[in-house]
Amino acid sequence: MTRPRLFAPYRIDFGRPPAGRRQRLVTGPMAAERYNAREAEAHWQKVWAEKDIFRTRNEDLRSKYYVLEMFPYPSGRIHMGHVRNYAMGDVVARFKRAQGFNVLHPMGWDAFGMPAENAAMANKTHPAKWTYANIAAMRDQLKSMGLSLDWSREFATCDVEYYARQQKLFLDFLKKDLVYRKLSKVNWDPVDQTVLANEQVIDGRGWRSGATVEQRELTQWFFRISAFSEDLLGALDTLERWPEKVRIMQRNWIGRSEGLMLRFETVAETAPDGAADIEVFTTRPDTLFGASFIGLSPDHPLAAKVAAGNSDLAAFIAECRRMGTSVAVLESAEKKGLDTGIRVRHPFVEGATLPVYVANFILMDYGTGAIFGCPAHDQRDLEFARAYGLDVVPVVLPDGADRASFAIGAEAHTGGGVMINSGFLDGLNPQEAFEAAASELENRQLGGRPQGARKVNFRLRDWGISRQRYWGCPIPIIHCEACGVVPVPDCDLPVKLPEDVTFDAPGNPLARHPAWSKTSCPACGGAARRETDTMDTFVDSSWYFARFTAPWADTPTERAAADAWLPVDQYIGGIEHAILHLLYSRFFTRAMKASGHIGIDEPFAGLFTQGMVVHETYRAGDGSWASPAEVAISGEGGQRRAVLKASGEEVRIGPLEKMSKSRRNTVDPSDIIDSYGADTARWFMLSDSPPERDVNWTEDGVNGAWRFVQRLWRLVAESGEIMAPVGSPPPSPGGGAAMALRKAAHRALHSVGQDLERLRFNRAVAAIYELANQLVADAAALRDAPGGEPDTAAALREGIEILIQLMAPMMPHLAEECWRACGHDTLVSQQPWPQADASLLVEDTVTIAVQINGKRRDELTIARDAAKEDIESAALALDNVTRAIAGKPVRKVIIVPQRIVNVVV
RNA sequence: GCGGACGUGGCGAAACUGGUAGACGCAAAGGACUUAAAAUCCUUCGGGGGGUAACCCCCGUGCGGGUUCGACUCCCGCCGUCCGCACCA
Repeated sequence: MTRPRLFAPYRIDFGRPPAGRRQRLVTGPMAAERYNAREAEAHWQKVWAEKDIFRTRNEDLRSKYYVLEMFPYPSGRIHMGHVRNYAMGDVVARFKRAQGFNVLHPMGWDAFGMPAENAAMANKTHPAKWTYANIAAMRDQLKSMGLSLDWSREFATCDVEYYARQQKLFLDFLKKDLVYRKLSKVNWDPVDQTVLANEQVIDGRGWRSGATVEQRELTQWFFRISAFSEDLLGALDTLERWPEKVRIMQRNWIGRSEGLMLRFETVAETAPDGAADIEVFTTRPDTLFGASFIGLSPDHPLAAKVAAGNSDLAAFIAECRRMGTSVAVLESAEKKGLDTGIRVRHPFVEGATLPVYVANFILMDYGTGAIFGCPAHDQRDLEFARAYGLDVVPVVLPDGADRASFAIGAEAHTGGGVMINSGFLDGLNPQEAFEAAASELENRQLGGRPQGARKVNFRLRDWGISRQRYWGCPIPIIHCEACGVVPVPDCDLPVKLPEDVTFDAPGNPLARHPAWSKTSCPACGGAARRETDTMDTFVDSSWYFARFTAPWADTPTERAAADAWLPVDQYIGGIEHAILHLLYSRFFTRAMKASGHIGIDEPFAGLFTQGMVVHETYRAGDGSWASPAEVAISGEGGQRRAVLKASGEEVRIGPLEKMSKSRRNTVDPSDIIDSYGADTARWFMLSDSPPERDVNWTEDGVNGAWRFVQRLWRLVAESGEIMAPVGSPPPSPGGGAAMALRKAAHRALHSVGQDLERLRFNRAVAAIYELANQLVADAAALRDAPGGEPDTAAALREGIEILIQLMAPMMPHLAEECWRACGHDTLVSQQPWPQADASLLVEDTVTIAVQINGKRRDELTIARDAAKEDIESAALALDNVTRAIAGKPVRKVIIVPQRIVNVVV
């Protein structure tokens, strides 16, 4: 196909930016026309697609680089957060490709989940139809961004080909005992009518519906993530290219604590039959002498047993259950309890017994659901003890405190010190006392077993994955009256979702389907029933990164491909997935290794969490929100005002907030790309703000990016006649403008390379601006030079080509257009990254500051390798220096070569 | 409450391991070009003071101390903003 060449530029029709800008550029001798982003972008996207240059081959023998951005949920439209995320990933992909790596950069869809069912209820469209239509729309949008993706590997998690393999993984995990079923109290979302994981309950509300969560007992499927607690925690230290913040969050989430399992013997006549002892978990066995009660969770079996014959206790337990989840209000909830009448013997104090309470602040699913309370050294126990008049005996005397007068007031002492009131532990510090008490209890027998045992406990709980929904991956299990729970045999996979379902009632459409669940037992052949629960959608996203390495395989992974590509070298996404998605993926990697699907330990070697896209908000007098498109901003003298375009009513300009539908402060990426082009949007998303921080979307900012796009194009277009022809060698070392230009280009090359390597896009942007400014000035000077300067003309070509290559990862379409305009018939997307010439990076002379007593007084330009004595004498000879010294004796001169001179007087 | 991050011009930000604070961009002001506007180009742009001028001086990275020849950077103590976790025994 023919393309307009440099001096046969495009006809301009560039809708927005504002109509008045639709003009020919008439300054400058060359009169280049504006860059038409819309046309150029469509053209280059077509060229890339036709030449299929972003397809990745597993057979390629070059070093691999796997860059992945968190795949989107197909809501129907991309948002600015996607633009930022995918722009970053694409820069990395293009940069690494130019560096010679075999880059894997795939895209897919996190396509199961509630919104599709909600849409089905609202619009009577089938979830599959809705989802695939959304995917088609979003795919088009992503393609308009010019991302260098290998679309041949695309899949959606709702594709049968994908979830069939997920079912296989489920069955394999089951064989490895990494999946199990148990009756458990679950968080029930009454609006979505489904079970939620603990992590999906935020402040007592469903993370998606926002409804107040209730407690129910159901038999649920669980992934045994706790089997890897220790490893998931320990391996965090190996993830050096993860943000410290994320590692800390995961560490806290896993919550390892070392302590002691300890059994207290009950006083027989006070305890129900069979309750010979009560086991607690404690991390403070050193404080045992300060124990004044035992606390049981309201859900503790012993509590239930006692409650059977104690209506007060039964009522109290019921009350606790009601409080249970519904209340994040629990924050300030008072400590409450009820004495069961049971008493236990103190293990160390002969004859002493402690009361056993049921208390509302004790969790059943941590430790044993029972504790011993030491009020003096635990704030919760102290509050409880104060409420019920229990003893508060200090057993740790803080350093520096007076033994005689020390007493516990409103605050428990949780720090260190020395043991007191503690029998054989007296005089030890708490660590020593921990050891001594633990050893003692390990050696003591109670009921034929050691009374104590050291135990490491984790906060991390197993991952409940059962969801009572239709639009998810069916759990491949069959329930048989005779044989019980029977896995679907591999050869019967996949268990496909039925298509004929209804959404006109709440609850699970699968469960009420008339025929789907009816089947025969694979073991006995008798009538049986399919599991109607589907998997949590977090399961889908826990292994997609592995599937991309061989999405065509009829097994979950192709082992060789997975091992060759993984781990992902650079994973990029939002901080909101710091715990759930990333922890689940780490679990899946281990489980897939255990079941032979993968050979690695950690899925993501490098993680980057990008900031949000924020925008100011506009609110009218009646409290309604206005969208950026609806308001006009005027800015007289720094006082910005916003009025509604339609009515002229003034609206209040509110603070920056994450773009959201509720505040209506969103900007549609498609609008931006249609009017400014993808390159402008990408460039703006990468400029200014550091990528891990929030970026403020502003009209001015986009306009600035758009102006720069035009400026670059103008530079290239207008330099066509004055720069040296294609293939001209750069001038050999010398002096003058040509060398200065070469140095500037190579310096930029060097620093942009470093910045991209470290994902510091905003710095790379600044360096590119700087080089462009330099080139524009040099091009202008060259144009004015009579007869031209051959060296400068050659240096200009080198500089411009470097500039084009530096911008190519961020503004790929413009870069192609410029590359072509420079006379190349290759694609810049396929050019190797240029090498900076080290000899051009060092200057012969350096300018260093000269300080007197640490205040800068002058600067000194001197040979780079000047001797200290020469620097000193040159510095002391400076006018400003002699004046500032004013005859005072010089006490000391500090010289750091190439950095600074400091004269101390 | 616990844990973490961050406070630099009007704004987004730079500043490599302690070495010229404010690169680069946005906004703003002035000027050139234009019948005019847009676009483009040039200049100024942390605060205060002095000088006809080239320039010079003082203050300045949330606040108060400290270490150092020298601190945005390190240490101690505050204040503020944001984000996690939240009865985990």
